[in-house]
Amino acid sequence: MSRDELIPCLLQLFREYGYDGATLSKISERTGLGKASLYHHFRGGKEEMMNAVLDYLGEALEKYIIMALRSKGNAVSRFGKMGNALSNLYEQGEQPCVFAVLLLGSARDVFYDRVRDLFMIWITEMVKVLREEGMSEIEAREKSEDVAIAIQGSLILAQGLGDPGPFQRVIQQLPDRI
Amino acid sequence: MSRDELIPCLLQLFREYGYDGATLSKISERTGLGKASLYHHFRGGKEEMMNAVLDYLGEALEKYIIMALRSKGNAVSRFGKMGNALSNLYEQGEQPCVFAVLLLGSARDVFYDRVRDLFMIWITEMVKVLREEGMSEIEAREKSEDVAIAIQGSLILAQGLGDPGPFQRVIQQLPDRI
DNA sequence: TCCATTATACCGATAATTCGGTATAGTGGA
DNA sequence: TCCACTATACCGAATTATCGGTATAATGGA
Repeated sequence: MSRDELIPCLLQLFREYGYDGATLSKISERTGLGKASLYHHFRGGKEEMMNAVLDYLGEALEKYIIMALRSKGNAVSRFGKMGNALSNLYEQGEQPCVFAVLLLGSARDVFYDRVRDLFMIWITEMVKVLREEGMSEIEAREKSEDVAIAIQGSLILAQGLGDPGPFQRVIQQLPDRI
Repeated sequence: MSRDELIPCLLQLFREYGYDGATLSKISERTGLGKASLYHHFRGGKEEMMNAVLDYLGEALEKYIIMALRSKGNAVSRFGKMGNALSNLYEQGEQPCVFAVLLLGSARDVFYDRVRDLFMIWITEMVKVLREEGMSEIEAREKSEDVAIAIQGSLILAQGLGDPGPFQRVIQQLPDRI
């Protein structure tokens, strides 16, 4: 099992248990690798594992979310495509967001800069699209933040109610929001 | 120091570090009580501490949020009052939500039922208000969920950007939302 | 033969929890 | 009034389990 193959598995574990809760024992059990094998792939231990997951998510952000926002078409169409991409990444609302997991755990300080960067990249890219549509800087920023808020909030509510419905509805209504 | 005086301190610790991250050592240090003394007040250990915090938050929900939603006036005014109450509870967006903290940590399963109940009580109460205003069941439910989503999402974004602005804006615009 | 990979066994640190006991402030009967 | 007794609050130290992490050796393909 290569490092690259391990990362989706790590992502899943961090989503399920959080950073503290995803112990090396659980990781070892789930991946089928002994601790030494895990340290062979991630010399920096758990912190490097999470950083690898964040690399992976940063690439996914570029490849799917930013790509959708830069596709041709008007803002409504682009945001629609972004919605599809988000729906895939969060498995139709069944999965929580690792960024939120990190922000609400004890390791916040360790990963805070990276998480903030990823949030800002995402929002900045949405602002660009809305600016192109002739929207004012302030309005574009506000609308973009509202989209981020709706995504994050609906993922929390989906977890809290044990029902991905709220997330799916937010995704569906995403074009109306702008 | 009585049990009741300890609870706000515990709430703060769980908000800062999450359930796993709020270790007995940290709790002992912050409260100034030895670990054994903490077990004197909370025989069930950390789990009982969190349950006491959830009791406390359940009472706050009744006393401030539900109270505001049942005050006299129209829906807009009631939601405005709820916004003020929420703003107080989350300290103008500086504090994260313990429910979200629990949902995104390893202790989710232990507290899931209680958290879900609290979410549902809150949303149900909002639905009631909007129904009284003549809104259809479906629309009232959707609007209420949207409010919950906006609150939760803005708290996440506030943490992620290191700026309570998004939360404050959501609170301000809460009346427009209905 | 070499080297990437994996497994076994282990380590120090720290987690949650419990033990045995102290200090203080009532309480109720002689 | 006195004093044996009880309840409450607290603590230092020990206990047990598990944490993240490592040292060393076996494996197995190029």
